[in-house]
Amino acid sequence: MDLGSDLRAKGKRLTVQRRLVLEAVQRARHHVTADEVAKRVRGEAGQIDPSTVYRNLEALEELGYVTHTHLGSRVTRWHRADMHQHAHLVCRSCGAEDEVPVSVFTGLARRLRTSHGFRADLAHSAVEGICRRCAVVQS
Amino acid sequence: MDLGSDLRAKGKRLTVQRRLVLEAVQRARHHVTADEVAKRVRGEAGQIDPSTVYRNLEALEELGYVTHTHLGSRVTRWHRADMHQHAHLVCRSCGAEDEVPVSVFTGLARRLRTSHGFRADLAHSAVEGICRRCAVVQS
DNA sequence: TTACCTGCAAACTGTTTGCCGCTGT
DNA sequence: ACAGCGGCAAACAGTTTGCAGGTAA
Repeated sequence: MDLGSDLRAKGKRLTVQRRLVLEAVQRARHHVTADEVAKRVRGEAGQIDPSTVYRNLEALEELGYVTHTHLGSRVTRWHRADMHQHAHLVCRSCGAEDEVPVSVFTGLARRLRTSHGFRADLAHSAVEGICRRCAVVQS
Repeated sequence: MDLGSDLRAKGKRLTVQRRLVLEAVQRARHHVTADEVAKRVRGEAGQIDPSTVYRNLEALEELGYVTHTHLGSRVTRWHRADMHQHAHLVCRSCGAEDEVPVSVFTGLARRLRTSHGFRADLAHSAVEGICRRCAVVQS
């Protein structure tokens, strides 16, 4: 199944903007904000409205092409869904982001599931803390 | 040391609003938003401006009386700092919040520290997922 | 042809900032 | 007296919404 068919199967359409938004997310090495997606699309095509970006990210998420994450506090970050799952470490001090394989979290996930019946999605939200470099500086 | 002295020691002052904001957070059983703090203060005193609430929460955090957390995506939630530490589980489906003792996370914290040099503050951000009740309904 | 989609402008939420008169110390 | 503080209004970022004309199928 390609993007066009997947969209049509849900009564949606394949537009230029939609394709460009998906490509922008797929080409990004890491997580991108809606605003960054807009900039990337504008870099190679004409203009694109922020609202169009948001609407398309939502549509593509519904189809399972992209997912979003909340790193830090404010902004939503998007990334392709067909990557190996990973969790995020965000440094409260310098803002640095690091990725760790979800395998590091499987023990915790299992524990939360058995003791609380909670299916944790540990790739979704970041773990805040102090990164190695900042810890050295501070102490 | 009481609030007044702590404040003065930092060149700050003890005002009615500041005391009311702190009391509102302290009396709250769980985490409250800045807006909820404002409502609580208004309930027992006259008006208070949102900006005053934000500025006071920040001041009180600096003094170590309160801390904040990011549950879910958007809003900042505040709570008293002198509680037992706990982490948060937030259900993506129904929004329910649950608290778990940080002890559940110590294994993970140790692992992140030794393998990545990362000092995780697992009480700071919530773990998203699906709670027991919603998991049953969905499947 | 007819939904769906886009761009535009306006609204919205949560939060921050500048200013000026007021108040704790 | 005077630095810090409060209220007010305005600005802010990120995101959502309503609408009218455009376009995929």
